Amino acid sequence: MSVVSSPLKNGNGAAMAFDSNGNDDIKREVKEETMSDDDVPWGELVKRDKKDKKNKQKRNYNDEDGDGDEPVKKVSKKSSKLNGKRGSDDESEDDYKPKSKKKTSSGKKRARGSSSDEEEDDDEQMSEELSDEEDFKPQKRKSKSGDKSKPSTSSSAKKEVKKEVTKKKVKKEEDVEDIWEWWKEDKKPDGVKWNTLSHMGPLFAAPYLPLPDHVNFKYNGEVMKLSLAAEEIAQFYAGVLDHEYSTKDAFNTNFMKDWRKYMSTKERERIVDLRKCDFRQIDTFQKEQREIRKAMTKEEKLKIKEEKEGEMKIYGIAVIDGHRQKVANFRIEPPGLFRGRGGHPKMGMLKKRILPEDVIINCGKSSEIPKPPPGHRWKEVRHDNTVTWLCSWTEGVLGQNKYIMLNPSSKIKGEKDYEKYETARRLKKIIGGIRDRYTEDFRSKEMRIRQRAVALYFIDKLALRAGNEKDVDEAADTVGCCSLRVEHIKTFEKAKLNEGDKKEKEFVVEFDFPGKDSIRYYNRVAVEKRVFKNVKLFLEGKAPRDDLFDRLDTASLNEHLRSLMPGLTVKVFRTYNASITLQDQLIKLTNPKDNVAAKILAYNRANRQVAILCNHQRAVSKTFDAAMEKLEQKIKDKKKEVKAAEEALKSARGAEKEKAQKKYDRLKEQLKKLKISRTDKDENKQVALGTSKLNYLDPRITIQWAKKYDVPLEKVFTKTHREKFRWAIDMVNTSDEEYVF
DNA sequence: CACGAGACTTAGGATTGAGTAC
DNA sequence: GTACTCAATCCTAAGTCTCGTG
Repeated sequence: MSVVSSPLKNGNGAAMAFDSNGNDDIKREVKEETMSDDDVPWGELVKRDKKDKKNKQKRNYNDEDGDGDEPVKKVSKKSSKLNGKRGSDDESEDDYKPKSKKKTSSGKKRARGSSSDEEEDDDEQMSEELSDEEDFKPQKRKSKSGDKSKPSTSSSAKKEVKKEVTKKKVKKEEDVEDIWEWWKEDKKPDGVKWNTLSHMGPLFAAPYLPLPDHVNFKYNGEVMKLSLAAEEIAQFYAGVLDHEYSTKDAFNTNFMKDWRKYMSTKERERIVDLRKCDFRQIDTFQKEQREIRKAMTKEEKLKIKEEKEGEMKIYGIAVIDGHRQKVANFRIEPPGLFRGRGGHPKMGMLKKRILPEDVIINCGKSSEIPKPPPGHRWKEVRHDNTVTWLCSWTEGVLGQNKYIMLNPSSKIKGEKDYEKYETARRLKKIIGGIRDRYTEDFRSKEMRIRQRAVALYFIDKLALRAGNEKDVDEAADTVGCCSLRVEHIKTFEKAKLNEGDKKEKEFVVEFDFPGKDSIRYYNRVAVEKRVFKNVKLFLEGKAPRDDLFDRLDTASLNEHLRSLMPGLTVKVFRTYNASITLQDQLIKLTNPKDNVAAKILAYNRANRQVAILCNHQRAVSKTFDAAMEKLEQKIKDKKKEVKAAEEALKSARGAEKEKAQKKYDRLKEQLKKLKISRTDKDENKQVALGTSKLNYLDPRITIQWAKKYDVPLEKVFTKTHREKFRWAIDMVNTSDEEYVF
């Protein structure tokens, strides 16, 4: 864990002394060149003025408003009767022509201390925990506070047995998180995230291991021994040689610029052209190392595994309010090259090694402060119980904060997750009203309200993300709903939604934009006439790079939503629509008479609908075609078998006949299954089911489904899922009622 | 009251490792 | 046993949304 020897100090080490001297030429190059793949239409990096987002065009909509498909003044009557909620309808009369956005920002009241008052409970708990903390280390608080009225639903059965037998056995359990059935407890008042917190701090990246002497870097064909700092960074680049990154100008330019900062003066003089750098020996060496690792004996592998477990025991657990909880990312991110996605302007920049001096520790006031590695100290130690993180540092490339937080199985995450789904369920209750409302608002005389309504329609119907503004130099050009631009939208009075469609639909809007992670969102949808007219109106007279919703941003949209329901934000719609889709599809697709395999298929189908809705994509795997080929072959073979069986059946007589029939049916069934799995595989080619399962689908729907149809939960939930959703498993399984989202 | 910092959730790709085929 | 394959897990980037502040 010692970090001392790292050449990549980010502090004031000598290596740092050189800054960006003389690299201006390089910088300029980046700007001028198009640095991303040309095959991606939106990949072009036309520099946009950072500001142009902020002052959205203030246009005068006097004229435009008139040409909606009906006079707008009529609308005003309607809108005012709509409901009282929406503040001053009258004053907005003259609002007709949009003025610069006026925001009623002050949604300030915050839900802060508004809620419960379960203090006594917490107090009690706290005092208990305080004592816990003195020695943080192993101790048997296992069944603390007698909160287990029933045997825990622990994952390991052996555990339960042991528990009864003897307390000594607890030893084994000390390394693991304990089962905290927080959902049976009262909630803490808002704002306070914990009362006591202790942990062992982060685990730092292994120190740099220099290359052996026979592995050489070459410049311009000649061997060149690099300084330690330069060598380490050279290794990072060697690691990316097989990757597409190494072909991108932005990556290479950024890399070169940063690398040169860490070179010795001599190196910097000499190494000026990346194309003359030869990392191949390093690359080979790294690959060899990987092979060696793979080829290790069982014993060696076991040893490594045990070492890892050892680290996990120390750094992987935090004690929070007296409960042992898993930590998520206790390993500090090792140094490397920044792998920004899409056309990220900073890709290839150096991510420096993080030292204890960069790290802020957050822990309980009375808990033992984790020890920094010898010879080091923390940047800061604080005791902030309004946040959930244990450690934080500032990442160097984008200057953002990074955190070490608890595992999703922890109370602190689980409770939040539970709340998320409860909020989505509250939305379910009022979604009808909200839809009525935004449908009315399509006719509002106020441009910003119309835009808001149409945006909300898209968000609701298509599960789009909110689309916050982004800083052009700090991130790839991607958009969400509110930041859609004219160039991302096409309208068709009539069009086919898909290539193969027979019929054309009316009022089709086509979306084609890079979303989160630069994943393409492409979709054609038939929309309501009034939406269509509005979209055309919003597009009118604008340049391709202008905002579609020039009177709208996420803040005002969320503010509006909050007025409709506490806790309602844009992303709740995604959660709601994902979960309700799963529930509906499961009802539609599950056949109780099916066997387990078929039910699982139905589940995956339902899951897939959600993934498609949310546009969760994955890259087609390299082996996909080969795997498909194999499957096709299998199908062919099976078809032959079926045919043979069919022949046999024809010629069979008497008892033989029955047998032949059976065989034929069986083969036929197998063929059907193979075909299904082919369809399944094909449909899943580019669809990622995992993201929705982990983040959007109320786990109780799945658990209820498994319970109802006798599907073992582990067929649809991995161990990680079951840990994360322990609350949901318990809730559904201990209830007599069927869970309905 | 806009704006940036901060905190937390969501995301796809890379890596690992368990299961299966050979 | 070894090789291969794919699902599970790890990693960390990239979103969302809130809050404090000048």
